[in-house]
Amino acid sequence: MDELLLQLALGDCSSSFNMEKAVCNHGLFMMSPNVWIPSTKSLYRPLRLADSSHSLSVTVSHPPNHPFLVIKVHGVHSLPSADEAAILEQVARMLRISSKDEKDVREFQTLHASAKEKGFGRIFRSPSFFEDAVKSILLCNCGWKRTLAMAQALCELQAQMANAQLQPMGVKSNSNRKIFTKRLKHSSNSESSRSKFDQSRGNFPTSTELAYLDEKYLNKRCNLGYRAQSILQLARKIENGEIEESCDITSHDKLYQKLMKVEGFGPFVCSNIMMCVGSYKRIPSDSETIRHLKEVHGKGKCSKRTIQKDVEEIYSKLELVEEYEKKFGVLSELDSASYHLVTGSQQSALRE
DNA sequence: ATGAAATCCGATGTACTCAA
DNA sequence: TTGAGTACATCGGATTTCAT
Repeated sequence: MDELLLQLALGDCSSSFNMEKAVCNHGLFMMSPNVWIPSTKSLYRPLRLADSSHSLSVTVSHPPNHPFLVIKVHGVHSLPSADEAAILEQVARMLRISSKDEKDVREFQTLHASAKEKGFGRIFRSPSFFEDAVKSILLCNCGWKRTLAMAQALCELQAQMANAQLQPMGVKSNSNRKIFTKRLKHSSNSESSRSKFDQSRGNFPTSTELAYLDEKYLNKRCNLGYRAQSILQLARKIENGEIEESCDITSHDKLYQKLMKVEGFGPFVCSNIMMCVGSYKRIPSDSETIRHLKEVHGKGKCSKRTIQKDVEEIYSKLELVEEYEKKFGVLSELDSASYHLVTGSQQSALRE
């Protein structure tokens, strides 16, 4: 089997970087197509090439005491430099390897000494803004099990699109969308056009891939409910340039406002996305956060309103991970089959 | 104008009935 | 006892409605 090894220099981050802490601190690492391999402390998933339509699977790991990450690219023995750059860029985004990220982590840990002790602060994210945004919606109005199922369904859908090699170019009108969707439906069992890229596992879909789909089909196929509409709205807004990720801090408020305008995007989802982008101004607090404060801190009165202004909340985020680990063992060593159990409130978890 | 409370959504879970 | 079938409750952000 062909393999290509790449290196990503840690630079400023080399002293503080811890692979396990950088990945297993957020539910995102359990969601498809991410696969965490506890035994080797490495992360496996497909990443996009420079053309962003093809993907290759990679395994990212950190050899102890080395100032760089090793990225094993599967299925090829060499790549054009543009593709190598694209892969490195995505890995850097996921694990927050940049001077700016390192600065953020240090600032945060100065504020909270306990975070520094625990090595908490480098919050895991996706290789793309779109994936972060969609996964944030998947967290809403449903249990954790369903969140995982929806993410997986989206990846399986992407695999099918990639294997069928359907070209979505120039199908922006409604009627063409239907035709495209129809072709996709009929492609389900065709093994015909397998390219040199192994697309069988499926990557997370891009905004381009989703924008051309019929809403009803997307909903039915991935069991998304009302989220299908929200996701498509977002995908189309990104496609026509209305919304774009910006690293510029001054435009963060604007991005937040734009996200709030998408139907189905409320404060929780948008704050969550902003945190991924690198703006920690607003703290996403969900029912799990509230439950945590109630149970662990005995704050019976705690509700949606009292929680938002409390700076203490930041602490509770840290503690939430610790509490889970008390219940389920160290998250990074958890078997992927048990991911759906990880929540404090669900009955299925308590029965164990 | 503020913010509390009711309602929405669809999958999932629970309690109960009835037939074989 | 087992299974199918039904009705109803639950979940939890988002959104709308309503009261102050």
